[in-house]
Amino acid sequence: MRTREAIETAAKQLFSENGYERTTVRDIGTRAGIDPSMIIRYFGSKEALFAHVATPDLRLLDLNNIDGTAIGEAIVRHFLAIWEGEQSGGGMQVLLRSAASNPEAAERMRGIFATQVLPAIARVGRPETAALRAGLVGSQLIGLAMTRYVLGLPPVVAMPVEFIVRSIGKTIQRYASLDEEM
Amino acid sequence: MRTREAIETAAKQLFSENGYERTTVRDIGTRAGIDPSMIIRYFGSKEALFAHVATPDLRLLDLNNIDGTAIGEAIVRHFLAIWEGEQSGGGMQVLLRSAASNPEAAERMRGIFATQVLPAIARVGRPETAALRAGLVGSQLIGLAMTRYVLGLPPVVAMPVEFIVRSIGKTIQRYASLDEEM
DNA sequence: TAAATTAGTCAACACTTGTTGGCAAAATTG
DNA sequence: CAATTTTGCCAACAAGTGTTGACTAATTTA
Repeated sequence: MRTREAIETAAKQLFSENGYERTTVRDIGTRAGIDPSMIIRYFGSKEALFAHVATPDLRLLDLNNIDGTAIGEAIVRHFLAIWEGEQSGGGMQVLLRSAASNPEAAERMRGIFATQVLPAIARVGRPETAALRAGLVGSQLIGLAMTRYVLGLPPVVAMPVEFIVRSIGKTIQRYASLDEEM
Repeated sequence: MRTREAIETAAKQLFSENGYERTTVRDIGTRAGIDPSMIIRYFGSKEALFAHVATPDLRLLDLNNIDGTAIGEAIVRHFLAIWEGEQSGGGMQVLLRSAASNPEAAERMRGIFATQVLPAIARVGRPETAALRAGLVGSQLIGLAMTRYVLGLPPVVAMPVEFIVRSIGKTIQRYASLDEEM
């Protein structure tokens, strides 16, 4: 039961750093300190291992008791905490790194959006506009993650957390409560 | 001289759809209607072909005569036109699709940001804050491109151009002239 | 302790990858 | 027309891919 976890953490690390295609089963085996064949025996296939490891939980329901007027900064702060937290965002980086060139990862990404982001946004404002507002929120959050954690644009990497919370939080706030200007 | 162009367009298409790693030299050859070996003879290597094809031009200098109070919507409209225009954004999609899992593509992406986005933003506002403001602008624009053209989040794909121009344009406008609230 | 199950390694498989060299056909040049 | 260069295809290469089966060592169970 110790090797199973070793494989999981090695896979998470390598998928996060290099994406699905550039990560080889042999690399994972080497980092986990076991034979590559064990990976297949434990998880069935490389794809199954990826699916098992790329299941992030944004825990947006933690924001249930925040009132609508301060939801913007709260979302951004929460989002940054997840990404900077334990094991590279609990699978978020694994997913985003691969989603651009791996159709299954992209599908999973759309699933995360539909089941985790959209419902959280639907809690505030008019339900009919929830998809649009969630789409805008998603575009800004994914852009933040891409530039800061995946592409590593120098100015975005260098930004202090509190600066991001303020500047981008204001944007999210406006997107989430866009009804007033529609 | 006809095959060279056939290879270029086939490569652009396939790199745009599948990214660098999932696109094979044999696939390109098949779509271009020639033998895979010709690709190496014309461009030297798969990497060199990618580099040759992934050189987008955002043409942000076209926005020189827009005054600072309407730069936000202008940038978004321009950005969308490039992406939706001929051959999938003139290399932008090729680059973004691969940049998440290919280090060289990511480096190229940072180059585009440094040489094309940053100078355009530096034209308005205080020069010392240009990097920060450009970083924010970049995060929103890349997020828009990712969600609409790469990941294909349904609500973002469905948004009419004019809606995007208005809602995201306002954000870009604020980011570009952020000096006033710092 | 004996039997049965689990954990692990090793070598090899079938396949795909980018790339190369040789050779025929076509086009260009003199 | 003859000579030469260009254009193209074919077959094969060396290396790397995910995956499998056989076989040993360790561990758990009875």
